[in-house]
Amino acid sequence: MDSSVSSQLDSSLNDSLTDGEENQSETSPSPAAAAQVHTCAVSLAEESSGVTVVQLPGQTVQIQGVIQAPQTSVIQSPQVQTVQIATVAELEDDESVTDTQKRRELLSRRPSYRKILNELSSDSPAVPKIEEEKMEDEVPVSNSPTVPTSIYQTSSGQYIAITQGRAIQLSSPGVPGLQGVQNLPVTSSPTPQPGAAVLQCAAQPGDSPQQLFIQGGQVLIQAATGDIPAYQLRSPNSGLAQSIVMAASPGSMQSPSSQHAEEITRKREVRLMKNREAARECRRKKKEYVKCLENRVAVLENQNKTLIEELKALKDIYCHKAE
DNA sequence: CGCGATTCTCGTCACCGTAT
DNA sequence: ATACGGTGACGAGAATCGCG
Repeated sequence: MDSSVSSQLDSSLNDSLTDGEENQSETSPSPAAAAQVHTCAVSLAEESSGVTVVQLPGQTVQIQGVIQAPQTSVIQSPQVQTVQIATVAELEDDESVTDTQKRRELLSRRPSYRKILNELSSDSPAVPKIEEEKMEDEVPVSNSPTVPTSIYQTSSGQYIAITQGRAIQLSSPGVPGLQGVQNLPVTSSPTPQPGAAVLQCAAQPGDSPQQLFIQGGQVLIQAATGDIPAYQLRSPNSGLAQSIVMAASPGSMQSPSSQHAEEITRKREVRLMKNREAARECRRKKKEYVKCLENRVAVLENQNKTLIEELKALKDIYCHKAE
């Protein structure tokens, strides 16, 4: 299914619904689509952005054009009129899109999950908003922004980024729980906390090593003397120092060309690291979004059921009166 | 238990929209 | 114009499932 099909369904839907008194619209539902009997006052309008506004009694539902597979639900009042409503549903496994290019074009036009969800939530307070960059599991760092200024790599593949705010970011690609970068708070405590690691560094040769304590961290980075700042990683438990790999270091004494190459490499590493994080975050939001959609489906199905029952009761009353 | 199929997860790339 | 973030697509590897 692609957008053309779904928009076609949408427009036929609009026709059938805005015509109001008209009888059945003949949009043929896909065989797989489950027909749902549904009777209620519904009005639909498709906005230019692909947002379909569904007016339910006492509720307005905005359905954004996500990956849409037209799942027709038939509003059907036996003997009176048959109206078909195409509702949207997430396109799942049965998607038969072979033209990836088309799909890509379609998908790339979608706004972000956060946007979609927030739009939804503005309509119905039941839908939780995706919070703006507020990671509850993230340890608060200092007030200053955490723009990485130096990135170092350990022999085990772990990345350490020391940011301008003197926060330390640990990126451990293989750790599932921490999922990559950890932001470690840097305290000014003169004594290390039990289990805390110590970061020592000498920004300039000859400087006395700076000690930074990392709460809950597992590393000790210690500056060495000499022109090139050297760092050691130590686990507080084992006390074993990992070998040192300097992916890039401030003030290294290399030729300009190799410096440039290193700069490029460093930039690439930073970009990849950020992108990795972004992908992680994106997936998290996507999951949240899908969960919300599923909740909405449940709610709407419930509503549907209630309305059907209500209609049935009203019909009964009407029939009795007519007799 | 072994093996193939399916699903899940993650990293990377490419692209787009937005901010500066 | 450029940098940057968000996100879909894609591929690889891990995990899980189902079957003989």
